[in-house]
Amino acid sequence: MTKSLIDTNSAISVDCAVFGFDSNGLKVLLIKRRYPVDDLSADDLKLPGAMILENETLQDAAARVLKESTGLKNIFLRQTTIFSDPSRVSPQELEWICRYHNITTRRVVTVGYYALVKLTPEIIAYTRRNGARWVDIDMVRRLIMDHMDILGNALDILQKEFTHTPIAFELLPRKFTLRRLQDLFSAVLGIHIDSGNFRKKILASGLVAATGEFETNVAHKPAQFYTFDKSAYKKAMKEKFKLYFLDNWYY
Amino acid sequence: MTKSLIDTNSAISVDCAVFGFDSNGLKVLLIKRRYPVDDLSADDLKLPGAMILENETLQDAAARVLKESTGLKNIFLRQTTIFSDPSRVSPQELEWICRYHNITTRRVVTVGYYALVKLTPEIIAYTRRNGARWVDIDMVRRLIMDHMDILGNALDILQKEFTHTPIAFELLPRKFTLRRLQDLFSAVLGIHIDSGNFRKKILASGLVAATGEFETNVAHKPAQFYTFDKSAYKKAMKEKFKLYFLDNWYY
DNA sequence: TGGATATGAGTAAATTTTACAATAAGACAC
DNA sequence: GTGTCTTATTGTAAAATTTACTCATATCCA
Repeated sequence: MTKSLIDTNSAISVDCAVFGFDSNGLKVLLIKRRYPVDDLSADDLKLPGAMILENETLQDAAARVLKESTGLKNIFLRQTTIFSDPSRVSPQELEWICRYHNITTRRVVTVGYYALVKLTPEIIAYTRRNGARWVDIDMVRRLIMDHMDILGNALDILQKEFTHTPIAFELLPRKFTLRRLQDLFSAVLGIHIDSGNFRKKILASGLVAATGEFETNVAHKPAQFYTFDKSAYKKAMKEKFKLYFLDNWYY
Repeated sequence: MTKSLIDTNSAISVDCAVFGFDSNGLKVLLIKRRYPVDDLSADDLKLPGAMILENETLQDAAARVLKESTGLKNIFLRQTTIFSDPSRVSPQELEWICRYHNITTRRVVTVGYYALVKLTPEIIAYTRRNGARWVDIDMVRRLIMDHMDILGNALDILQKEFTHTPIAFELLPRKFTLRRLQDLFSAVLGIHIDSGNFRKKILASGLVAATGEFETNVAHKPAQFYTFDKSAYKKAMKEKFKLYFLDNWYY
């Protein structure tokens, strides 16, 4: 029987890659490290995160982080991967963590989450007041500890999910143009998309409904606004089961 | 700043859903609970698992579990989901865990893994000596704690991955007939597959190579053996990027 | 030798994808 | 108002893929 090498003094944290989409592309929410010690600068950027509390699930903890950093409840939130490398937190960082949180722990294992937020002026104002920043996904240079890995992993998973489930709509306002949806896919997947064919595919899916409303004050033919038809999606989920083996082996 | 409600006395465990495939279909490896206490029967079935050690990553811990339960190294192993509900372990179960492992902990958070094993007579013999059993996936009735959830989640993820990545081959011997591969897809996805079309698709993918060897002693036209061409897969990965939006929204 | 059974090749129709062309509708400059 | 610019939206023909079958083949077994 294994003796006391078993680790019973781990703290578990959650770190959230919060994504938003605006006219400039895909953004991620970053905050600054607070309560610096020694060489660790207060300007270092990180993903929003928290330690889990004694009577909390990870999902709860992640939701709490989201509430604090964006002011929003009921955000789309999914677990990604656990980062458990014993050396992911340097002794110095561990000291900072223990001091900051007023705890004693030998190790911090973190669970990655990603969240999708509909960017609105209110959210942007809220996050700004909080000292958080929406950073263009291509512009993220350095994050503390292994947060760059956590973000990269979240992005990989986001891409994969984007093609399998209708999560794109979580990043758009309730009413959106098909061009906007196309740009979103294009930004997230990093590919060019033919708008005629995209439109056909999306409309054929029956998952979006025309509103009859149109853009105004645009220097071109105004596009119609559409909404995501959640009930149609649920219905389709039940009925269809499409086999798609090798199509996607090359991912 | 949050006070000491932060949980620094969690133990972290891994639980592995180990899948195998034989002529009767998809199997999962189950073991019996050892060192029972009170009402907790030694006959209760569970997934193989372990507590993580102080200097171990989760992946290491899962690999260790696999080594112990199957004797194999270098098994295909993937993280699934973390189960962190504070009440996932009843007080009684917690007592059992603490006593069994000789530790003190307030809570056990577990990380699910799934593993894919090529079933061979040696493996079967090894696991049998270990008191483990390969149970038909449809025949699993009850497992301890939330192991049923962990298994179900692993199975969901297995199905999804099966259609996106060539993990099927991890469950087959090096040389296999296309019929065997078809039966595997059929078993895992729970669908009927047309063999003519399946063959065409698989061969067109270029991911399997004919060996020139054939079955013997079968009461029908002998089928050829094929092998998985890993290099072709890697090559295809680099070159191709197939966009497949809505095909798979209905999953 | 004939029957049973699964392999493996093939095929035609239906469907989907792809790569474009063409038209439409507003804003804006003049 | 007229012409231009820009994107929306519709359409279409060729190419590729999927689907539902048919048929000849190779082995074992009675």
